Amino acid sequence: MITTQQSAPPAPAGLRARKKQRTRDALLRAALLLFVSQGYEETTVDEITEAVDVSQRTFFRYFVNKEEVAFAVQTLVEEHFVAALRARPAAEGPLLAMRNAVLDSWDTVGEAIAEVVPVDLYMRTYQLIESTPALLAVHLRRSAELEEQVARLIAEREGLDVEADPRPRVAVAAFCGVMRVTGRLWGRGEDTSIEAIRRLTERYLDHIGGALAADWR
Amino acid sequence: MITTQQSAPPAPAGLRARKKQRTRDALLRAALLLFVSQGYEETTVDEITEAVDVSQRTFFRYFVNKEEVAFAVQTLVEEHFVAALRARPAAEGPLLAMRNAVLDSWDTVGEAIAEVVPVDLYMRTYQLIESTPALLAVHLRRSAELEEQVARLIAEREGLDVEADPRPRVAVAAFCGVMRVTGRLWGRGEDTSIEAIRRLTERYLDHIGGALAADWR
DNA sequence: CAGGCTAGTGACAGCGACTGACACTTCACA
DNA sequence: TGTGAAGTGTCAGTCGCTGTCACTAGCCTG
Repeated sequence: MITTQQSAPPAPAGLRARKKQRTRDALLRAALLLFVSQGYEETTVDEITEAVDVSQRTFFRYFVNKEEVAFAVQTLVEEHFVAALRARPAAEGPLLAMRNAVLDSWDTVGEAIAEVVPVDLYMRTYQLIESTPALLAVHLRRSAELEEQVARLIAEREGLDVEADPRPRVAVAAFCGVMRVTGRLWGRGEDTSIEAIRRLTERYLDHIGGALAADWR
Repeated sequence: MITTQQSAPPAPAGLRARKKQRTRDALLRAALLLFVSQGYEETTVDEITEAVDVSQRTFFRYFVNKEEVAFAVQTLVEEHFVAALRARPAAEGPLLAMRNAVLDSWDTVGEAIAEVVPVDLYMRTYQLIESTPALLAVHLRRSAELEEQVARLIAEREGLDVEADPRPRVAVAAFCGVMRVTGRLWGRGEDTSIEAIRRLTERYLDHIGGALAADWR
């Protein structure tokens, strides 16, 4: 249903490439485990590399900085959503297409995550991102980049020019704003299941019309 | 009309306090000038402190980190907006109140800025924030904090519980999403006047209803 | 107005994130 | 099988940021 792009590397070619993949995976897993167990700021890059037994320099050859490793799985999830959005029929209006794409991707992204790290670890990482100021800041910037990408995609679907017509950006901004609220509430609540975020998403998106009415009373 | 909160310190008490204020102002101005002229990443804290002739340690006693100095004026602007929102009559619906508060504050914030740094310097700083990844990330996190504050304010106006009713957060999220788009476009365009951002704001906010319709065609 | 109090500062040492340079090992491929 | 290059370790160095401590200069009280 959803075309996963560069996820699930089907056993890379040479020995060298496989070794490389293993090192990266080991660094990623070790980093996330340390992050969620003792906190992001409290974890040094040296600790991560000692756990995997490579030099600090090697870490920075795989990840441009300490933050990036925390977002490796998130990248997967975002690619999943974009793919789901592209797959929505052209007949659907912008808001409906985005809504359905989100709900679609929640249905299938679990497996994609599990190929890299345990789903449970991803969810705890997400909560960590939401609660660590330095990571939250980066998360929001990444979301803004995704937002721009989605706006272009929506404009394309509707045959509009993003630069000329404000509606694609406005719609996507409003939509993403709501999505961020649900993400934050999910990370805060106790129920960290994928079903929970799905339900929350539906509930909040259903309110977007009413919330923008002139009068709530 | 708008009650400025802690801006415009009317000549502080003792000599000590005045000296302190002067040091802070000097650091702020020197930092912003260096940032806009040679870039944020390219400016070291040592350069800033050398320009003012204080020790590096002193810089970090006034600003918790290098980022904070870039947002000092932005803080002023945000306080201005919140004050303007509080001043809107209770009869106005949420969206209208936010819209009017933004437009109100654009009318008066210029003077408040000029008391600290030249308005021109502030505008160039804003453009720098938008175009420097590290600063943009912090900017977005700060905006999210402001958003939460505004959501609580709106809920209060409407006599609702933010935690129970999704509409305040949804409305504010959608509204702020649109505001961020205008801010980004303003920072990108050539016309960096306050009138320009005012016009852009009006134009984009007017489209929020249509953008959320089911069908644009 | 002398003398103690303390806020503000400078000097210094140290940590952690990150980078550039270079040498070395090990796989790949002719 | 030998040669090139990819991947890694080591080392030295920069920059943001922090703790500590001594010192100076406004301030306040007797």
